[in-house]
Amino acid sequence: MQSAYGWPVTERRSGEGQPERTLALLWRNHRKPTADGTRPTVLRGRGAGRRPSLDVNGVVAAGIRLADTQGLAAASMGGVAKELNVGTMTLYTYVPSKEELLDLMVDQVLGERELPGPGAPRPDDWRDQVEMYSDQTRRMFQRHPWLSQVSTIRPPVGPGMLAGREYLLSALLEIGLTPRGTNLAALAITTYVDSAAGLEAESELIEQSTGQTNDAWWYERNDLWETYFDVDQHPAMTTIWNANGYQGTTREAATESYRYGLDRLLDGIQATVLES
Amino acid sequence: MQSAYGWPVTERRSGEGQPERTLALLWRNHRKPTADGTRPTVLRGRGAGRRPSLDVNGVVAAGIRLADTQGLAAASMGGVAKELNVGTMTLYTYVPSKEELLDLMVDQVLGERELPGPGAPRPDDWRDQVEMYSDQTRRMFQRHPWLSQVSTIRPPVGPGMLAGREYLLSALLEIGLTPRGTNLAALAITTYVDSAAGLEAESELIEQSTGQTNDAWWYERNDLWETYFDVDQHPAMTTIWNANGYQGTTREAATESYRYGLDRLLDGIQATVLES
DNA sequence: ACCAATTTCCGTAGGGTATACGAGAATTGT
DNA sequence: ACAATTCTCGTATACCCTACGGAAATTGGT
Repeated sequence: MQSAYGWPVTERRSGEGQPERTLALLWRNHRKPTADGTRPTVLRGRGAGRRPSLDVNGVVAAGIRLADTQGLAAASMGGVAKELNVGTMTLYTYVPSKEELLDLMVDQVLGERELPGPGAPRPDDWRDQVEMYSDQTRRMFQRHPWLSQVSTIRPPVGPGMLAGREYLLSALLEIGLTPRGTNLAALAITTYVDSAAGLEAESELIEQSTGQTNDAWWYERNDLWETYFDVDQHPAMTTIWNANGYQGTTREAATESYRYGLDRLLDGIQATVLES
Repeated sequence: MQSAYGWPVTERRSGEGQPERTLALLWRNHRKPTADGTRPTVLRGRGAGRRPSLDVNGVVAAGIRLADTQGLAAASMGGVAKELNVGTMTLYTYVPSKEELLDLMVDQVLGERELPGPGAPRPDDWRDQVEMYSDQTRRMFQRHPWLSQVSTIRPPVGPGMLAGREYLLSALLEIGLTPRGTNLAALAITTYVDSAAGLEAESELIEQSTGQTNDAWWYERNDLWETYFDVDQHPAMTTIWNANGYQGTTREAATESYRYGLDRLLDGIQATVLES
């Protein structure tokens, strides 16, 4: 009755009730060394039974590939199965549910950020270290814009997610905040970086999937200004408009505001240290 | 052939191609005064034809009610129709598609924030004004947690959305940034506030819909620390853990980090003004 | 060589979603 | 009474996830 990875086939349903299995999947490539120094490996296809034709990594990779090229909706169970030339239900041998598959996809791409681990060389200044986190995260969102559509409230607790948190915390630890302050600063930074980078990526995703630039989208709504916009009700917007405060493309504004906000946030964090 | 609001029944499909109709719906209650001072109203049920049994406001309100109480998924076309005791397809007389309905729902709740308009009394300090924006937005997310699941990249260009932008810009205008700088600061603030408030609300939403607190969720994953977590790979997390940097509930940490990040961001913005 | 045990593979069925189409019902003015 | 108009909504199509259960493949034991 023990199937791949040691779980009964009959209990393959939703991971909500089975955190252990989800963890085992997330950490499938990162087992800790045991007491005798060997890394335990989870073997498939040993013993009796039909040989598996796929493996988890392959399923996850196919999901990411589809989501990257055709959007998150294309990474449906049916879509992934077709991509791998198997029946839809075959996937459930490798992954308990769609939800788990998504978790695995997310942790995979989180882990692909090139962030130096403990002991590895890194920029001297803490701000440059945070900058590196921001850059890598931004690139991740650009490569995988579907990430912006995934809730991160209960993130996949896997190696990729933990590595990112570890790196950011280590960058902030050295500047002399309290332990709790370090944690707060890290949360504030990830909130800003993840959402701003996500918005930027989502913006490009929508431009590509609709074949219409955001500027064209706005232009289509020109009626707004002529027919509905009431200048008396919106003096500040009017002032900024007249002073060319909205110059440049939507994309340029997004990139510029991303930098601006991150710099101001780091300024504010830095100031709390200098005061003491 | 002219149906409600003056659009042919046969062209009731997706709003992507019909920005004019979407705008007309969004601004249905906010027509500008015309030259002769009267506000044009869009009348339904005048002339020949069967009397309408619903109106747009009612459909939107039903959608919001369902999403508030049973989650965004419950605000399906079928769900809203059942709530209103009509057939599913009847809704398409009032709203061109699910997408438009969602836009209308979003702009409605954006507009329910109590933000003083131009000329109305408001706090003296610009930071208190921004604070007010943050408070109102946070409450909005708490009342309507489903908002966090809606993309804001191409927002509904309606009265609610514009009123919020106008208020925030007016608060920032007085502190002496350049017009472009004002716009950048506003974008950075909305990025942070919207996403942090959204995360907070989403967190509570998930607790309620799953019946499991986030702390319980983490507790279920205790295996992580025993079985998979490698201290050598995560020294910073370990340090903060040992120094009790993670004390308190998940919710407390979220609330505290929200305040912390907003304050630091405003500190940073304020500093750019003082320098010059 | 055969068979039981084991595991993977996957077709079918059921319940969910949005919405195109077109027929029928209701109301007005002529 | 009847044409014109507008609203109502059943049906059909095409997706989605996944529970169930039986067929196929492979092993080790005899």
